[in-house]
Amino acid sequence: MKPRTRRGGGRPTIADVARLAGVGAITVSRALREPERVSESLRKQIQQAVEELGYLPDPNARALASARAEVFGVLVPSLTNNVFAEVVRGIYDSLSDSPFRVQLANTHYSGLEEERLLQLFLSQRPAALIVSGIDQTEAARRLLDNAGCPVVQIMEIGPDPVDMMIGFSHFEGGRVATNHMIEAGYRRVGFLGARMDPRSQRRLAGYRAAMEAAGLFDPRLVTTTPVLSSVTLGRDLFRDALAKMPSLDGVFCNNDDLALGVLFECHRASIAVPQTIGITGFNDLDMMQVAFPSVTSIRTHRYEIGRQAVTMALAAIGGERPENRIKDLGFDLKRRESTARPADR
Amino acid sequence: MKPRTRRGGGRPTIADVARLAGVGAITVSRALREPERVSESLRKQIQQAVEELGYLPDPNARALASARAEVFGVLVPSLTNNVFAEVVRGIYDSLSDSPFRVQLANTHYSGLEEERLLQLFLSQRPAALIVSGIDQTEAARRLLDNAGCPVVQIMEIGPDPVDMMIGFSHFEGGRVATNHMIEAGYRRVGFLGARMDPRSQRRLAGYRAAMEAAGLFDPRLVTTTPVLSSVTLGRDLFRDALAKMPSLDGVFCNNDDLALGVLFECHRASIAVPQTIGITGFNDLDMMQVAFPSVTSIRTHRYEIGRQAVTMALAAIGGERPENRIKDLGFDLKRRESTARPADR
DNA sequence: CGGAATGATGGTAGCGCTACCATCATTCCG
DNA sequence: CGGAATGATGGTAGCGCTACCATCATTCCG
Repeated sequence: MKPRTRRGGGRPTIADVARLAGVGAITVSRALREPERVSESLRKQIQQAVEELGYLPDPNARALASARAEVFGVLVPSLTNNVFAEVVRGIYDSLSDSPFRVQLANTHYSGLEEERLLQLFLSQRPAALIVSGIDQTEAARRLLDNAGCPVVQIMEIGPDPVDMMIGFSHFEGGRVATNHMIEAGYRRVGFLGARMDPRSQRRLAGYRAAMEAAGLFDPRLVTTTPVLSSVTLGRDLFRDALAKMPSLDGVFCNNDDLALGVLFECHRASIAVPQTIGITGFNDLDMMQVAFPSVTSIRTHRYEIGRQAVTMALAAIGGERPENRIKDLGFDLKRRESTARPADR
Repeated sequence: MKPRTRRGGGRPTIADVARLAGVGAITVSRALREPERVSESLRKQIQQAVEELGYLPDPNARALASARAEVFGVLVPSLTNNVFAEVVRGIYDSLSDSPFRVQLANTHYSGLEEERLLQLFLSQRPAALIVSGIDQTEAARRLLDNAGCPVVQIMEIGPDPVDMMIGFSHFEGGRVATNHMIEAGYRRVGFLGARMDPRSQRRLAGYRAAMEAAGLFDPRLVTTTPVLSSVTLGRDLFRDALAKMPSLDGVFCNNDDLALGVLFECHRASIAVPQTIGITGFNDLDMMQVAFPSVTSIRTHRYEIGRQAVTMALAAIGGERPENRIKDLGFDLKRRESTARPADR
């Protein structure tokens, strides 16, 4: 931690490069940002000077002068959640070779926090914003509408996008998962849900639609909690559900953590899976296919959502508006042992 | 996406606030950064003007003028890894009420990538840097030595810190875990390791030290791969290890993902845990205590490492040098069913 | 009670870039 | 072949802040 002489601290600036290359500062600036607009000979001289001095542009000065920071603002509701970790990884991977940096923040599933962070992000004038979900508060929505940059809403799709959207239907996911269990022969299929954010609510709605269509819905089959999801919680919710309704013969879990908790509890209590209880999860984490028995789940394309959100934003920054502003990446039902009920019954 | 009129785009600036409050711009600047140096009456006027205009300081202009960005640069080797996700969460949580932003990047376990990102970060003049591990390349080490800001190396401890350090000894973790298995009565204890980054190597070294001390070491007990860790991989490594050495009676897994893969494979192959095979993991993810049987693991304090790294950096920014620059947060051995071998044997 | 110390406030210049406009050379084409 | 279009380069000003220094009022104390 050596003290810096007043301001700057001796790092080379664009003026140093210009001097060494024998050109104007603005030409250096151009050579770095729009090389095709500078003659090849000057470009080479400049490149050499840059390397000789180890020059790196100051992103802060750049942002101030151009009224636009080379930053992607990314808002996610959680950082521990595996699902968002993968979305974020997709975003980082897609941006690592670009000049853009990522500004990530955690809303902790709070709309107010989202507003505050949005304000903060906008004070930097980001190049693009990526936000999670479609249930922004009115104030947040207004901020996004006037963001002055491309905005991508991720993880879900719905009507009326701020700008662009990429995700899938959680309602359909819940419906398909539940239908699968009904078709597999389960009748008293419970729903286990933690946290119950808007996406969880939609999965529950899908579950309910499927159960009602089959004439099987019973509100006592639904067990939810606002508590954050965990494997431990899956065990606890399952115990509650069984206590409430001993005739339960299957559970559709809001996510794989819960499903895993149920699976472990079944082992511990010697409940046969899939014979006595069927289990379906959501998200299809890596471990679901290795579990014993392997666990049926809805595979979602998290990493791909992150990647494509960046691609869409990058295109929009480049001035290309996609013909379709809403992209449905869908999901896949992975049928596994945990719902393979013997045909006889 | 409305086009912005040239520069600025109409957002209120510090000059607008100053005008409205009837003070000089510099006084506004001070009222925001060092309120105690401004009289109460002016402070109130300024506060009111700020609110009326919805003024937010431009972080880029701030960084440029003060030659110091309010940014914490954070380098982690992985974003999917649960362990780093929690460290990162600790960092974000500790910083969310401060003026500091987080600049996070993923080195993908590459030293060269770390150098490149460090260069990039330093061009922003961050307020502090948090880097993972103690095995920086020479060039990276040089960059850190001259960073001109507090530097915290996290996750590990060792001699010769760049500046500050917080973590624990992976060697000791490996040794303690292995000793526990030996004491529990296991003799042919295998080591399963994925990725084998420096921290994994040290856990392996700890394992080896314990086995050698007990006269039990055999190189054929060690099964490692450079492949990224996953539950699936745990299963595969375990199968390999068993094929190589059918007399195996326990495994110490480099991390909990692998341990879980082993557990599931034991279920599938009807291998009794802990009777026939004992299992110990590393990190103690939430699910280890819920698993059936519950899995012995080394609990590490990831979230706390993230939090305290920030606390240390913040103190250093404030000019307080800790008397102890190296902080060992230790770890806890969690004994569970997976290594509770019946006493008789 | 008068000079020195202290505290509050403000003006000026500058941080390192890029937007905007100007200039000059070269190419184009009727 | 001459004026217009095009392309390459550069100068100037300004982005929105804060470091540095100056000024003035107030307090302190022998």
